[in-house]
Amino acid sequence: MNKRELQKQKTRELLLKTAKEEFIRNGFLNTTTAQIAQSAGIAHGTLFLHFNNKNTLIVEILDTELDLISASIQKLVAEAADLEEMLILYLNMLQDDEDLFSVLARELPFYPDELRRMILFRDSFIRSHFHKVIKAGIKSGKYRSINVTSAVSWLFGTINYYLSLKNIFITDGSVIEKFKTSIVSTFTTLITCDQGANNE
Amino acid sequence: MNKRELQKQKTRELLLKTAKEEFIRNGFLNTTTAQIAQSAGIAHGTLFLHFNNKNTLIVEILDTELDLISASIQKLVAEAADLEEMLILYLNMLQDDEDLFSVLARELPFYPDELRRMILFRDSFIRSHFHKVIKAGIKSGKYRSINVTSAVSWLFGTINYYLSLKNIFITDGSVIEKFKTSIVSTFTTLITCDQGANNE
Amino acid sequence: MNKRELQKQKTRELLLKTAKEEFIRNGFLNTTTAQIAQSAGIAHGTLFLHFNNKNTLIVEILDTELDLISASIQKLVAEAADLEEMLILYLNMLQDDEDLFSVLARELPFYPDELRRMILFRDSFIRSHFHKVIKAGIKSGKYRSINVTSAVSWLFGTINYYLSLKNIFITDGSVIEKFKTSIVSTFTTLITCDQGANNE
Amino acid sequence: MNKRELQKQKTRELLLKTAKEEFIRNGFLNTTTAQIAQSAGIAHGTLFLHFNNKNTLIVEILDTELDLISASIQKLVAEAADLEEMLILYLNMLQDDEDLFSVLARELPFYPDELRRMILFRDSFIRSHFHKVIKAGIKSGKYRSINVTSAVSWLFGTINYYLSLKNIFITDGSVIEKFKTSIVSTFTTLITCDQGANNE
DNA sequence: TATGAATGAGCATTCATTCAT
DNA sequence: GATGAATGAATGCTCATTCAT
Repeated sequence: MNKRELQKQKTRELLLKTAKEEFIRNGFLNTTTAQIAQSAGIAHGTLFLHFNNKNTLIVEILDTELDLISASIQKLVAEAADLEEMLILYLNMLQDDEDLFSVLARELPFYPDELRRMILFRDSFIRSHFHKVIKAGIKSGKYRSINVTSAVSWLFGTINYYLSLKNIFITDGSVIEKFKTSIVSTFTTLITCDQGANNE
Repeated sequence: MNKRELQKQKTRELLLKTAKEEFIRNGFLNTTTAQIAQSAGIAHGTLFLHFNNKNTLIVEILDTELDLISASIQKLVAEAADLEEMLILYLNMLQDDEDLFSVLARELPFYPDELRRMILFRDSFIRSHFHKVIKAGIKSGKYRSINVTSAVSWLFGTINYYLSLKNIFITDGSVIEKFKTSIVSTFTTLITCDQGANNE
Repeated sequence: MNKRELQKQKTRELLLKTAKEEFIRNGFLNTTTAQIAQSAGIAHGTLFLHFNNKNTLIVEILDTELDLISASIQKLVAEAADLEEMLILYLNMLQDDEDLFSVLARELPFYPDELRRMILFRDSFIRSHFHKVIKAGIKSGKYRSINVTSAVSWLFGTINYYLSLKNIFITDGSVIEKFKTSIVSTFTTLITCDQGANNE
Repeated sequence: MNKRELQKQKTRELLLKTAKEEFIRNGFLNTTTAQIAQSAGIAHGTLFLHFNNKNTLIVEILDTELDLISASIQKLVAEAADLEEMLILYLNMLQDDEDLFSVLARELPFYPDELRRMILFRDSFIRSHFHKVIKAGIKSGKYRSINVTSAVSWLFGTINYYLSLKNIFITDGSVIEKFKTSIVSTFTTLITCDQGANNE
């Protein structure tokens, strides 16, 4: 790679990094190409030299970002002992990058097909782990015999719901923080056998 | 009603019908008032004679739907119908206008603050019906003693989740149709006391 | 005059009265024909039956209004003993109808020629009285020998200035009230011979 | 400055020049941004590349004028020139752009709050120069001990009065020209101690 | 390769006036 | 004579994309 190509590569990476920051702050739909270019300190036109259009940009940015998320999730799955702990760890991870996850939850339906598929694929990975743990719990008599797929959909649907409407539920701070306890306790309550039944 | 009032009523209804079609086709955010007027074959300015602004247009469309749903559910509540019946009715009504509700679920986070508040306010009426019935069921020992607000949030969060990602879950037909049975059975299972516990 | 003509006359007068009220409240430029019609409780279109256009309306309204003002001024002139008292009375009169005079001061340059001439004619009437009194005062050695026309222009220019920028100087209450003392004392000071000179 | 910066500068100046012409011809309120762009032969959107909004356009035009005036007056103040000289200079400069200042005087009460504030803020700089000189003159016994703020308000109120009613006072030529002598002599007379008083 | 000035279609809303009823 | 529904031109501003430098 000669000097010129090297420079081009550098500019490209700068753009990706800056765009990601802006994307997390305001969402991609509400970020203008001019804004990204300015934040990166490069000319507006240069952006279109590296990416054909705004859409291409978002696909490439999130591609990288999603890899990082995948890694976090994998680590989480490896560390967690039981369902409750796993759920707490998962919620903590979401909370750590809540702004990003909130944007994703909100904007997902508007992303280009390819990108949406990628995001949902990552989602399904962590989902499957919850699925496994619950299934095992049912077998061992710890959990009530419910439809596991539905239960998991419920969990993720609800989390997604809170994330996407974050601005409505809170004005400042973290939605996950606010509802974490409620989510965890409600989900475990719903999934766990009644006390009376267990005592016998 | 004389000829003129009739004509006005007709224009108004034509506008509502056309607007709903356009909203379903392109979403509320990507539909322009000029587009609606043109599709309806009336002057652009005339639209604002019938509706103060673009926002009230969608609020009125939604009001019609939600009033119907609310009334039907209220009737069931009065007849002491059970939760399952209510939930099925609600899902059926959502399914009847699934395309519209899907657009709303997707776009809600991007609506102007005031519009979002109005839509959520209307939504909360229906929510309150479910809240009441579950609360009564807990009191009578029929349902497990869970946090009612959380449970309802879960129900609506999940439905919202399916609606907003409709395009991903299915390519053709109705998401509600597809997941209705699962939603109903899971929710009732989760909320109902375990058989073993009751028998003791 | 038959019944129909009577009715027409009545509607016409109602329109004039209502328009005047709206005019005082918001200025004519910021009053819409629809607003006037609604306030009067008649149909929007009816307004154009009585007045060819918005401009005609304002001319006719102010014509009547200005007659009332003229009468007030004439009374004031007859009652006042000396310059200071006359000025105070004049300012009091302005204060009593400050909203109207404020609108006139602001909008005058935008009125149709004919109307502007009428308003300025009334203005010149009260002006001439101040002129006379000052001139007499100079002759009698009470006032400094200044250019009377200029002095009067100064007085009216300043008052006009305060009235037209009323919204800037105060947010609530009366500008005239606020600056009355200052206007009177400054004007009399400026016009009256220095103490030193008099004492000698 | 390279070719591009030169071109940008040229476009900017063309816009300012064109806008000023249009503002003088039709007033600021009745000039549209599209009109200015078309007159200048550039794209409508380009206007907003150079000026954030319509308001800043007039503020910048005015800034150029007022800076010139303020600088000239400041120079006179530094040279210990007297009030009369300053006033004449000021009036001459107003006369040079009388058409623009006339529009401003007339329309000011109808400008949006923020714009009005900005214009008045700039105006107050020039006012403060006069204030200072008069205050100094009073201290040195040259001027009568009057309320300085009121006196300055009087001066500017009167000038504003002539400017805003320019069309009424004259049909052709300059109002300032016509009343300059009168304004200057009256103001100095009013402000200066009586001869008799000083001589004693 | 990089720049950034220029483009121009797009949008919600207002309001004096008209005209069929 | 009165009505009021309908008209449609007009307006400030945004932003992805292009292209001359």
